[in-house]
Amino acid sequence: MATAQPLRAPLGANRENLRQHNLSAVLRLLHLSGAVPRTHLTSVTGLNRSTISDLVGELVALGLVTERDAEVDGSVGRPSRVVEPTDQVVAIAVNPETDATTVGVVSLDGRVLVRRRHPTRLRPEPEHALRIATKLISELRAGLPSGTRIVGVGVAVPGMIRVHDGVVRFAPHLGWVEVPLGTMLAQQTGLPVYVGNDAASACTAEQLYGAARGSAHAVYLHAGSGGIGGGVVVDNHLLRGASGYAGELGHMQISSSRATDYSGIAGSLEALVRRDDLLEVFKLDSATDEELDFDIMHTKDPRVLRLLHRQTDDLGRAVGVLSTIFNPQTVLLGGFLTSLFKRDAPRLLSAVRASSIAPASEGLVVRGGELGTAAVLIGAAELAIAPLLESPAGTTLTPNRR
Amino acid sequence: MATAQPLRAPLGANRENLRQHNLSAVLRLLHLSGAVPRTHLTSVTGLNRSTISDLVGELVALGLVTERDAEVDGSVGRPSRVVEPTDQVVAIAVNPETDATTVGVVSLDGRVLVRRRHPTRLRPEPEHALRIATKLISELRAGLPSGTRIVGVGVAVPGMIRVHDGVVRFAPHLGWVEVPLGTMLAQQTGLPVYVGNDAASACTAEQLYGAARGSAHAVYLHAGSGGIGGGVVVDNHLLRGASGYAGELGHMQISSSRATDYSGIAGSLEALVRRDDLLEVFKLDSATDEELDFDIMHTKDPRVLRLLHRQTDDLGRAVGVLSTIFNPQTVLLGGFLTSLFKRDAPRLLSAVRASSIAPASEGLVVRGGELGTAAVLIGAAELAIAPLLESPAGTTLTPNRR
DNA sequence: GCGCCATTGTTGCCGTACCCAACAAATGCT
DNA sequence: AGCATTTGTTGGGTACGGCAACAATGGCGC
Repeated sequence: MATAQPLRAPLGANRENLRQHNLSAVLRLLHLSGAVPRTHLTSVTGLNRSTISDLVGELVALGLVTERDAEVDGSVGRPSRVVEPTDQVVAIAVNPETDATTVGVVSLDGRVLVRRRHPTRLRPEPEHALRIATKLISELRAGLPSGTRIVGVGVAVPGMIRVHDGVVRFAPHLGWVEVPLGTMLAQQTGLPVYVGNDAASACTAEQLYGAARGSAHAVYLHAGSGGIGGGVVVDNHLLRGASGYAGELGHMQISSSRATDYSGIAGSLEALVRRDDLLEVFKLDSATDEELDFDIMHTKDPRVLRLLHRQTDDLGRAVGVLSTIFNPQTVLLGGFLTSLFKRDAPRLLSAVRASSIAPASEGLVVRGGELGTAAVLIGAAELAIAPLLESPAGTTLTPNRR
Repeated sequence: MATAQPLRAPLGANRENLRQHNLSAVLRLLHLSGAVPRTHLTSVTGLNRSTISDLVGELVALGLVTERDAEVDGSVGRPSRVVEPTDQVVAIAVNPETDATTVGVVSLDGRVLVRRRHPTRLRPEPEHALRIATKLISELRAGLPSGTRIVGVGVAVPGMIRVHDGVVRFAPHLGWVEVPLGTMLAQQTGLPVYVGNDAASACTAEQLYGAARGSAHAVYLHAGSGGIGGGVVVDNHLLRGASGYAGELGHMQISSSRATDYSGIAGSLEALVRRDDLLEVFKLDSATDEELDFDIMHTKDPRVLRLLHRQTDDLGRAVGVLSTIFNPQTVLLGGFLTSLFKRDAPRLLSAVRASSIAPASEGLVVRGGELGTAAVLIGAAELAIAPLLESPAGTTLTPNRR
């Protein structure tokens, strides 16, 4: 387990902090934008050409980025060299779910390089999921090019995570309680492990690379087989709260209904907008999101339509309340929530307006996610990449044993 | 009106930024703690003695702080000189309400030095409130010691404010719609004016100096004659949202009730937990919070108790939902909400638990505010002080004309 | 292909903001 | 009074970003 972070960051800044800040700013830009000409770095950072040269030089020396000549683009003047994060440094992402555990290798600029998915029986025990993850990780590590270094492992879990020590406090759909997943996986792999919530991770990914890119304030709702998860970005930072449990939007109570969710909360979003209810009216045992989407978009059964209407209204209420609370630029919907939105956007939006103060929803954009299932992996990797971005020169990377 | 802020802050930092950051860090500490020995500044900032000496010297030269010898305290060694913000630099706070307009002078360390309250007929027109504010401001300015300089005017309004230009979009209880209050008051006073929400301002004040001091994550709910306002602090920063309308917690929908608030939202906290309903069962036309508190604490009328129970339950629902969303350390209650809490804390807390996920509420502290009516003024002043804290050397202060 | 223009990268020097160490100053304690 | 302890001050050192001159690289007109 890696926890890092000093007890109390000193408020003052010295030259070292300055350097670190600038290294961090450059690496962050590359993290976000991938390959970028040096000129772009100078204009965005506001730093001098010579300073950028020096900073990039240091990042190259650290083995974090590479430089190459730009393709000919027809512009006048000496072409600016292109800087990009190297694929020699990667993060490993893990995502245990009710029906499968997935492991991926993610590059510094947020591309999923490899992915392996291992289906399981429903609700795997923690030890089972851990074995699968460990096995997949070592298989993937064996396949990495030589010289690759690993920043760490990010784990995205559908549950409530105490972030500072990586303990899964409660993952209702997996049936996990107080599982010290971070420590366990760190022991198995010998890598630093960071654990976070799955929807919050996906939210981060969509805000960095996906449909909420550029929105400093965004709200994310995702409905999967395990219920509804959420994430919030405030001022470009993921909302964590005092202990890391913030953003559990599926469990927000929005009505006086008696129906309860897996956490025992009545009238919550997750209790009202249920995938299983849809499967039932469609008389399906299980379905992929694509199959469910097709059925939702094409059904004319009045009984189904009534359910869709109610779910759309309830979803709209939640989005409205969240708009009143957060005044976001963008609300992203994932999983079958996207289908509800596509099926009857006007209905959803009018429910949003009825449940929110007008100014907060007037500029609001509601849309579906873009990254699909990659979002969770990218966001999980982000957990492990974040410390490196914070302190590019002060982070030790683990050389990959083959 | 003062808007300032560059279009896009450059990501890089140079020596100037470094100096500014450190000046800012020192001034912020004094802002928060008032008089403080230099030693404390060195230990908290982590900067060198000589650097602190230099920084304090610059702040003294800027006329923002003063130094004096410490009182004898019996400790060994050379006594450290005490640094404190000067009362020669102040902010003016304005708070228009339905029944009065209040103006105050607030010091850099958050003390209300003078306060004047002018009662009005209900729902004053914007022009009326503006005239009162202008008059009170010039009276207070005439009473300031010579040499005093003013950072600006902060206005806390019970309504939705577009922060970047100080327009009151909608203040339901005042009946104001699209009032460019910032510009108007800036013209009248010749001072930079910053406008914000009243409850958000009070929230800021309580988080800096009051009952939520030290809580990096806090939620604030205040019930006054004008309804229920809210504020949220995330990671020591006030939640503003994309356009500044975030944190309108009174308008969050928490039940399926048909009762609507002044913004037309059904089942919102403000629609359900109404001061007027209490006045009615107590058969009162109006009452101060103190009088109402006495009645709430001592009533045995079963009809009243039923109402109190329902309001307590509804308040608890809201606090529970907010805990699930924000996972705060502290939830503060102001106005008669404090009385509901004091009257039956176990009931409130059990409602909170029923509406929140367990980990998010397990360490939660619910309590009343400490600053009372000063909170709004201190928070309003904070709006005007914030730019100075951000850039102590780069902010121009207005010398007070007498 | 050659000269000119535009733009970027490189290099050496400079200034500044912080650190450091030595010393001076101020207090308590014996 | 002298010592110990702590803090403020001062002069010099250093690292890091800015700057300006120059070199490098490509497009364009002829």
